[in-house]
Amino acid sequence: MKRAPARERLSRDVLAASALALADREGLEAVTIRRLAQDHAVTPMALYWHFKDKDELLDGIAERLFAGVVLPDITDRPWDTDLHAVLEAFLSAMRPHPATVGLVVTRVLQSDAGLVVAERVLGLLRAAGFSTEQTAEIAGYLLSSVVTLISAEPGPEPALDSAARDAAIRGKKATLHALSPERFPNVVASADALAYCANEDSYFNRGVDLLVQGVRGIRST
Amino acid sequence: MKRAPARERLSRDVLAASALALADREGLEAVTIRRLAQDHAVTPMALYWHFKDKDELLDGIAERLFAGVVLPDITDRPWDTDLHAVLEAFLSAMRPHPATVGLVVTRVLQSDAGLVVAERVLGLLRAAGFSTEQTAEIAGYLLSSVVTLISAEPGPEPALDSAARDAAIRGKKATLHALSPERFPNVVASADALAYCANEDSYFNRGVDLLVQGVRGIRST
DNA sequence: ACCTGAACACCGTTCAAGT
DNA sequence: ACCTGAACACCGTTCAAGT
Repeated sequence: MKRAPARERLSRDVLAASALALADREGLEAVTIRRLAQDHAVTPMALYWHFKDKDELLDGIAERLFAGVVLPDITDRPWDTDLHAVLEAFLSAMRPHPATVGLVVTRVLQSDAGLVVAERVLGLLRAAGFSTEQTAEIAGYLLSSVVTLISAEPGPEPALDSAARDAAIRGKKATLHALSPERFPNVVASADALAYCANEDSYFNRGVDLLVQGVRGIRST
Repeated sequence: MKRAPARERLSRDVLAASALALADREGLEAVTIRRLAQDHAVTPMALYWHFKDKDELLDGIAERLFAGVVLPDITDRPWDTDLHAVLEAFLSAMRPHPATVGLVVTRVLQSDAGLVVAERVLGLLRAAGFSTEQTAEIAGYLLSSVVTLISAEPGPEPALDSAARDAAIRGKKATLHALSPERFPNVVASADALAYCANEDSYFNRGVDLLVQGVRGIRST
């Protein structure tokens, strides 16, 4: 239960940063106006000077997530290679923050750093030949899907100590294996992989691949 | 503010159903133990007889969503045609309930109806030649992505009266058009489509297509 | 088996006031 | 400009008790 230095000067940035750190440690439910105030040895109402309401605090967290994206350079390779690289860059920035990743979906176009990412994806899709409408729909969907990749990863959510995690995984496996093999043969066959993702990197690679290949696929339709 | 008949007999099913209806009308934040109790003219604590805690109530909502999926018959057409049909069926069941759709992602394997859907998707992927591990990862991801398609649809969330919706859309468009065309040329070019989805059906079709094509793509890698 | 009453430990937020 | 104090209207949940 490490807390921020007792009397660091407050500001949007400092507060958003420590809110993000708190979410990473204890989950998004732990991020509370009152808790955050307490961690900074200040009254809850003090935060309302820096944020209009809690939603603005969450905006601040999302902004930091977007700011963590380091976009790869644009190359002269085919558009889908570049698209893959951008999505991977986005994924890498989000992966360390599974608890808060859901915040970004609705906020891409509301933060400057988010707009930069969106602009890049839109540009690549335009280069691939999609219309402005298609481009808009696909770009938003791609970014959201990368987020989904993270939040849908099999296995219990982090922010648990590893002992509790292991127990949860074993329980999950047991439940799935106990299902009727007549009704759910494939669930039973895939039980272990459904309960826990053994190789995260290959899971994420496959996911990004699926998306990029999907875009290629609908382009030639 | 229509409420359930004053003294219908309480039960898990009745409560979950009216919780879902409430969420559809006023959003998931409106679904509260106390509010639900009030709508049924009963004490909040009465609900704890039927549900261990609020999470179980949400499980009940998710269960109803899965139960609404009408799976298409298995055909002798190629696996990807069938996969497309299953995803569409899933999508159709979820679309009427955008506010609650986020509940299903973590609950597919916890409800009987959810398992039936998962089993079907797993089966089709196995038929396509994927390993049990790949099948597990992809199946979960596909279902989550369909959910994402709904929650990432451009435009303000429903549960607003149409006047407020229109105003929100106009505001969004204005903000995007006001951006620097040097920094964000493609965002500005796609502004209208980013603010509002003009054709929902084609948006959803393209999304499901992208996923199925994506699966085809990574199969031949 | 099914529901109530009272209480507890939390939330976000407003408003007036202090320095 | 930045923060406090007191108060309000909410939450989920426990526990003992009623029928």
